[in-house]
Amino acid sequence: MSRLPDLPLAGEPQPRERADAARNRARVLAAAERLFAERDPATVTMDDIAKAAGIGRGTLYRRYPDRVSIARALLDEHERALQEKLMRGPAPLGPEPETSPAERLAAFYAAMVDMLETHVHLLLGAETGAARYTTGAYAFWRLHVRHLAQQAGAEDADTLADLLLAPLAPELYRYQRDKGTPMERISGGLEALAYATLIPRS
Amino acid sequence: MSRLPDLPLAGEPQPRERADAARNRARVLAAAERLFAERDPATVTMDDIAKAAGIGRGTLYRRYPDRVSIARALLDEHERALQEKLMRGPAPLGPEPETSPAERLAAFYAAMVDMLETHVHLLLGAETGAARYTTGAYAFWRLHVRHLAQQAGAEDADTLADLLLAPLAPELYRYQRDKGTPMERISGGLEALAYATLIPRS
DNA sequence: GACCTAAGCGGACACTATGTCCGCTTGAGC
DNA sequence: GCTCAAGCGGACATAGTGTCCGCTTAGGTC
Repeated sequence: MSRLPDLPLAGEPQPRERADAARNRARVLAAAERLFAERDPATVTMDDIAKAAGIGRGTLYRRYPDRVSIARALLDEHERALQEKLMRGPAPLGPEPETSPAERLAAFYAAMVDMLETHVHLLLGAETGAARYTTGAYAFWRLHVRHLAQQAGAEDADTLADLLLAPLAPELYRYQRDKGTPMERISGGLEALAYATLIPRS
Repeated sequence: MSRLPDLPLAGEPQPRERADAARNRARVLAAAERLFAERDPATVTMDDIAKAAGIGRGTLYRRYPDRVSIARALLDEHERALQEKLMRGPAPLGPEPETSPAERLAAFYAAMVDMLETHVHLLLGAETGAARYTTGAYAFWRLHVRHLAQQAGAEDADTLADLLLAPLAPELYRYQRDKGTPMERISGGLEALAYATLIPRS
C-alpha cells in the first residue's frame, strides 16, 4: 500500500502506474502480509506469494526481486512513522531540549519494542541476519542512537551505537517471546540498559 | 579434529570408528575449515565441501546433516576451552571471589571478542540468525552472564542476560569489522557497557 | 592369509526453489 | 476503434538439498 518500491525521485515525470499493475501490487502486498504472519517468514517462497496473490511468477519478479524487498515495502510506512516521531514528535521520543539522552533512548527502546511486537514477522522477513545492517532504517536508528550517546558524553559514541542497537535484533526478540518472556520485561530490561549506559556517573 | 560430533556417552561401548571413516572425517573438517575461511560461509554448499574433501555427497551426509553441524564441530573445542576458563580459570575470567561482576563481564567480553576475531567465519557458519539461540554454547554464555548480573544485584538478570549477549552476535561483529572499526574499539565499547550495567549506582 | 560381514562409500535420482525469457494480452492515450 | 508499450505469466534452465541402494573394503575370526 502507499509507496512505490523504487525511490520516487522528485522531478522525474514518473510515467504513472497502469491500473492492472496497481491492482497486482496491492494483491501481492496483501498476500505477503498474510503469509508472513501465518508461518515462519523464512519458509515463504516467492512462488507461494505469487500463488496466493493469484498472479504469475514473472509478474511478481517484475516488481520485487526477492522476499526481502516485499517485506521491506510492507514495513516502510511503519518505519517512516517512527522516524518522523523521533525527528519532530513530542517528548520523550522527540527532540525537546530538556529531555535527557537516557530518557530519549528509553523512549526509543519502548517504541521499538512496540514495533517488534506488532511486526516481528515482517522484520524477520526483511532485516534478518546481516541484511539488517544494510537497510536505510538501520542507518537511521544508528544515527539517532549515536547522537544520544554523544549528548550523554559517551567515550566512543559511534561504536556504542551499534552495541546499543544489538538487543533490538528481531531474532532475539522472537526468541525471547517464544520462550515466554513477556514484552514488559523486555522493555524493562532495555529501559534499565538505557539509563545505565547514558546517565553519566556521579 | 578431536571430538566425535555425537556425544560420547561414557559407559556405552562405542563400536570404534573405522580407519577410512576417520580419515574422511578429518578430510571433511579440513576442507570445510578452509572453505569457510576463504569465502562467505553462507555460500558454501554441502556439495562444495564434499568435492573439496574428495568424497561423495552420500558420505558427507552420513555424518553431517548440514553445513551448520560441520561448523559447530569445528567450533566445539574452542568453545569448550573458553567455558573451562570461565569455570575454573584464573581471574578476572574465572570465579575468584574478590573479582567484581563488572570486571568478570568485561573479561568475558574481551575473551569473546578474541574468539570472534579468530573464528567469525565459523561462527557465521554455525550460529547465524535464530540458530544462535539453539546452541549449547549460547545456553552456557547465558547462564554465565545471568549469574554475573544476579551477583551485581540487577533487577531482572534473566532478561538482562540476553540483552547483554546481543552485542556479541557474529553478524554484528562482521559488520563492524567490515566497515573498518578496529577490534580494540569494539572491546572498548563492550568494556564500557559491562561497567555501566553491572556497577551499582552510588 | 582367506573369508565374512557390517560399516562405510558415493553416484544417481527425485524434489524444491530461484530467476529469466519471450510470446501473448490489455490498458489507456490519441 | 486503433495502436503499442507496459504489463503479464507460464515454461525453462539452473542450482542446491537430501535420500536411496548397490558396490567396496576394513578388520575381526578361524
